[in-house]
Amino acid sequence: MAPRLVKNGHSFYVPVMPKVTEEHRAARRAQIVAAARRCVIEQGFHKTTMAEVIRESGLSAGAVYGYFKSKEQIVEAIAEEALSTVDELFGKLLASEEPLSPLAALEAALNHVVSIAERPGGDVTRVAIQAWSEALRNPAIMTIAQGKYAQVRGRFEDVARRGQADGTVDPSVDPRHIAQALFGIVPGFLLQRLIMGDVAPGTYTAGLRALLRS
Amino acid sequence: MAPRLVKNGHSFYVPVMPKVTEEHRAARRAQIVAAARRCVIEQGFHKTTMAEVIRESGLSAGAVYGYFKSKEQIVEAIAEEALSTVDELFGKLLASEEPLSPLAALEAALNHVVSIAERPGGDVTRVAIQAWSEALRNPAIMTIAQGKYAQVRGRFEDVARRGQADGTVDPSVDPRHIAQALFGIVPGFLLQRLIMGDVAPGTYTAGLRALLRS
DNA sequence: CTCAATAAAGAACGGTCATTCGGTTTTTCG
DNA sequence: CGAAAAACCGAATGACCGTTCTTTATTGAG
Repeated sequence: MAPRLVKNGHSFYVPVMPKVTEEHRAARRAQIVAAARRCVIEQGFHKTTMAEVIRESGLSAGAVYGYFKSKEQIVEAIAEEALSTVDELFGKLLASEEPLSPLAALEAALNHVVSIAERPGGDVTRVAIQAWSEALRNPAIMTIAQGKYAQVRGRFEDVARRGQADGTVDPSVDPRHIAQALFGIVPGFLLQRLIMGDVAPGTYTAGLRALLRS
Repeated sequence: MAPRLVKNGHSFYVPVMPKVTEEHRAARRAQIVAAARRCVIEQGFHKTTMAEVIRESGLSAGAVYGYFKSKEQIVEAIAEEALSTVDELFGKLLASEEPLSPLAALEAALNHVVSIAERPGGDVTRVAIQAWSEALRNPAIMTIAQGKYAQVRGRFEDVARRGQADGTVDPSVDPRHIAQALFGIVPGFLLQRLIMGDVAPGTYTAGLRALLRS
């Protein structure tokens, strides 16, 4: 519902804004996204039909299409949401504990994955996996994924640099490569959690630590 | 085309086998799978239409449906193929080099990922990511994924046990957890390779090794 | 070579689904 | 309160797509 140009009493064309409050529109939008998220978690992006999203949202087709131009836009909104959740952690994490070892940051990240997976509103990590898949053929989602994950890797890079300054991490290795390795552990954990269902942050990092001695 | 029971000249019902050789049928099947794989790599499971697979295979609708009962069966065949490729490596790897450290096995696995990604016939790792996504809502693919990945993890577990026997790996840690951690590094590498496009096995494992000192 | 049965072909069908659009309700503002 | 515009509704639409089915070609046996 883009503002349209209409003639006012002074014979000027002015933009006409929505009649409802911006909060109302935001709430409706969130309502649609939440409904769509539930559908996507159960059925995936492609098997989810607009009819289901519409029913689940409690709105009508016309209303939903007043907020999103197409199904693809809803999918993008959900994908972005899912791809953003990993980074949430770092705001709190990096601010608080001053001496933060890379492995401690990683364990915090894995714990964060579990906590967002168990959040009410549905396991968003399921959406993340679908977003990876979708990114391969949807340039918009690919761009979102690249941006979000570059950001997370930047966070890990900071942690690596800090470790090198502390002397706890080999300073001769490019911190970007350390960040790649650190970040890359998260998808493997997340995937095994959903497919195999037998991993836990504590034992996972323990297994990792045992390796470092080889 | 299952063999049917027909009455022969001796009044017995016997199975009637296809008129063409079994090799011919296998070749045709492979032809269809290869065509479908190309389509799926470009467009994904869901955006790939049977019309495209049919055109790409050079066959007709009737012919294709003589080899696969449905699109879903083709998808399953491709997913299984993609989920199997990671394990290919271990047959050669575990047989040859006797002293095999876990990190060496991992680096070999990452190199293997790159080599299968560059194989002619298309980057199968793209299909693997889609298979993960699909497994979340398709029980058949979920079962395949669980089986294949349990197998790969079993291989890594053997390697971990060997390392513990050698004294190069902490023997107090459950080798299953070490296997989880080792295996879990592969998806993260594969994902970053496709999404970020800036990882390489050598520097990746170097980044990992730098961590182990913290 | 002839016959019978399989294999392949491809046009047609039926169902599904995203989206639209004309009508109705609700909201805001003078 | 009354008018005008936005917000909402939901049945209708038209494109797309997996699958089938009838017809034709090919194969191998006798």
